[in-house]
Amino acid sequence: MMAKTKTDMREAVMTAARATVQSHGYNALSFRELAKEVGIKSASVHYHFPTKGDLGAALARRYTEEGAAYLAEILASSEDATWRMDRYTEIFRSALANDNRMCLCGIMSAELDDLPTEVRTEVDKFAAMNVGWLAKVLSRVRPSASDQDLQEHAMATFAAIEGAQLVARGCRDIGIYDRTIRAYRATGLFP
Amino acid sequence: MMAKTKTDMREAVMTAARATVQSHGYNALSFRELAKEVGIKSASVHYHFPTKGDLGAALARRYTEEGAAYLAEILASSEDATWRMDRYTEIFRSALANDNRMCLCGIMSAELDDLPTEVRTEVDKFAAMNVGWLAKVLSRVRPSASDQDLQEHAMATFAAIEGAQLVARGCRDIGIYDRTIRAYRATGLFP
DNA sequence: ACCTGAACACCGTTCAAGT
DNA sequence: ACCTGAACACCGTTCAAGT
Repeated sequence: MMAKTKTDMREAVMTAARATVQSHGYNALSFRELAKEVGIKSASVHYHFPTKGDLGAALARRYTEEGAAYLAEILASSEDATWRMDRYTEIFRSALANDNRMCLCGIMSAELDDLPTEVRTEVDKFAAMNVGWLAKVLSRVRPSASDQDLQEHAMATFAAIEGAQLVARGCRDIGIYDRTIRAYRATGLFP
Repeated sequence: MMAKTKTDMREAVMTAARATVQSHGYNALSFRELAKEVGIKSASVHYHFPTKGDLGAALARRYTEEGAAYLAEILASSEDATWRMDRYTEIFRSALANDNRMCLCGIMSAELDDLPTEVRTEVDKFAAMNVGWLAKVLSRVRPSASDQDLQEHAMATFAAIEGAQLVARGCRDIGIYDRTIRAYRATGLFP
């Protein structure tokens, strides 16, 4: 039997689309441009993703899935909270290092009012997934804290890191991200 | 002599455009839509603002000017750092309270790669203006800190607050903003 | 000085038609 | 099952023309 050499167009479209969104946002996604990149016509892209909202939601869903898998690995690798937070902040750093890109869901949050509801739902799930993970990490450091307090602290940590990425990106200066994360830690916002 | 009753179209366009950007971002700005709102044709909008970049830059420039004026008032009104930070965080809160809007320059940062250079320049100036102000406020609380440290601390504070706004907006829940700001203060990130 | 209509190359989406 | 061309109503921009 032959190996499956045939390019999976659906996958090719998603890969190209994800890069565009992380660099330019959801609004900048163009079916015609995408079609050109993968070598089909724009009407054919609609065969795989009936609307732009379907494509956006699929992107966000996969982004959350992949993120959750990686975060689970981090949890399994070490119990040290500082090490875990090092890995976590590195994720957002590497997006900036990679051509000044942003967290897919962070950039989509900014475009919120333009997003179809399917996409919004997935963006919400990404934030919830991250906050849940952070609360787990923080609970090791603050074993006596209430669930409510941990949730708030985790939300604040997530927001602070997203903000550091947003501002550093705006200034096109990854050093700003590094210094901001250091300042967060110096004040004790997270381990 | 008659009062100047004639509507200043340039001003009308800017007012409508600013509301659109804070709600939907720079990409969502449409000259045709804007023209409809103020009662002229889209070609006439181009008379006042030759390109969309000119309009975006004019919006950001004025936003920074108005912000700087308000922040100067806060500085003049009281020397209390906590009171000053209360007023500062309130600014970002009121954007959310006003129809889930965002900081004009925060939302533009997310769209950075789509922005013409004139607009980017103005977005940078807004961030620098805010960080400068915050450094001044923080210097009262940390009189022995170096300029370098104050600048980093101010940048971290700015990024954290922008992030709180971004995430709360993404979740369409102003309570998240309030709780996040409270958590920042609980850890001592700012007064 | 300010506004307009018409044209240009773009966009997402639909649909009947091809293989 | 997957792709296409043609059409639709949108977009920013340009420009010659009006007052």
